[in-house]
This record gives sequence, C-alpha cells and structure tokens, in this order.
Amino acid sequence: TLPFDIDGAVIKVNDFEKRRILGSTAKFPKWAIAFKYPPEEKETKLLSIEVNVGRTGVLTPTAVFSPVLIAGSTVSRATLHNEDFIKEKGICIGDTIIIRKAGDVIPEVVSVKEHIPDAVPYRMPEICPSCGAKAVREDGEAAIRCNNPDCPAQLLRMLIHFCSRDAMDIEGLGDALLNKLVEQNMIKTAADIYSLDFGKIAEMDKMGKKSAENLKKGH
DNA sequence: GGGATGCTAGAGTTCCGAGG
DNA sequence: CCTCGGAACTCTAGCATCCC
Repeated sequence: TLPFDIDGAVIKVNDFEKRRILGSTAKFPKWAIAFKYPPEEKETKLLSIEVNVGRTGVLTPTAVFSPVLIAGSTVSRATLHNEDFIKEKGICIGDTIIIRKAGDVIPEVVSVKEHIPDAVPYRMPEICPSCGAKAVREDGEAAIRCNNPDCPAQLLRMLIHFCSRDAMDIEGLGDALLNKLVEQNMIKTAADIYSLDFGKIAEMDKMGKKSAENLKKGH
C-alpha cells in the first residue's frame, strides 16, 4: 500500500542487545537480512555467444540476445560464467531464453524456454579468440584459460587493471585509450606505460592530452 | 552544446585459500 | 566438511569531465 515502488525490505532483529550478541561477519551484520521480491522475467531470443578473455586468461562466454526492456532499462547481454553453466542450462544459440535482472541490476539468464528444431549444444572454443593459442581447461576447474603470456586481450585487461583507481590510479588512461595503444603496438607490457611517446598520444586522441599530463605527473 | 570518455554503483557466480 | 573472505568477472545507467 506504499505510495511509491520498492524492490524489497530489510528484516532486522528488533533488539539492540540481541544485535550486539549476534555481531557480524566481515561483510554483513548477522541481525539483518534483505527480503527481495522476485525480479521481473522476460523472454527473448539468444542470437549468439561471445567469448571474452579476462586479465587472468579466463575465457568467459557472454550471451548476446534480442534487446528487451526489463526493470527500467534495455538489456542485450548477460554473462554465462563458464562451460558448465551453459551445459547445465542446456543453452543453444537460437533458443528462446528467460532473462531477469538480479537485484534489479545485473542481467542474468535464468533458463531456456524453448529450443529451435535443430538446436546444437554450444561448445566453448578450443583456441583463444584473441591470440589463437590453445585454450586449456585444468582438472577440477570450471574455467577455460588462455595461457599465452603475450595474449593481447590479457595484456589489455592487465593494463586496465594496472591503471585503475585501486592500483596505479592513472586518471585519463581508461579502457578506450588503452585499447588503441595496444592495437597500435605502443604498449606491449605494463612497464611500457612509462616510456610512452606523450606527444604521439596527444595527437592520436583528444583525451590523450590529459592522459599524457597525468602520466608525466605519475612518472 | 554535443560527443567521447572515465568512472562508479550494485548483485550474483565461481574459485581459491584459510580456519574451525 | 563447512563457512567465510576476497578476488575476478559480468552488465547498464548516469554523472562528471574534457575537447572541439
């Protein structure tokens, strides 16, 4: 009966002394828990599965589906985590799938509603989509990895991490510019950041001027 | 002012290691 | 064996900032 929308409620122990006794873990109090309403679910068609290479070389499949409006925004992609997740759900390209937004934020593939007549189970690539090296799944692991230390996709991810706020905190050097620098072979290792041609960066990118200034400061 | 880019919040899954 | 903590990875919206 509230005059505004809510997505759930927090249920708490209604006694300060009991709260003190219960305490908390490193992340959450043990005396309160979120109660969320089931998220809105929508049907859509799975168009393709993209495979991305992360910083640690893990190959992560991403579902690309027909855009659907759900929980206030249009969604067209969702992570599929790994090969086991795809097998467990029985996901095939062309399927009608059910998606939702976990916590009203993160797009998630819930299940397959219907297969196309000649559906073929999806198989993860045996080579890295970025560098072409053999992709390996170690015993007992869910992830498939590219172990090539010179893989450009891994290098890019590593650089993004290296420049990020939690690491070297180099303002102005974000995903897009780093992507260009890697594509143009101006960076081959993280250490190359410190021997970049600042003038050239400023020429190739309008944001480059600021990046160059920040890099010089950091240097 | 418009376009490009940087950055953050927020939730869930998986994996790994530590400790009880 | 179980629980916990932390890291990695995924997504979009929306605000801030910068340059032309």
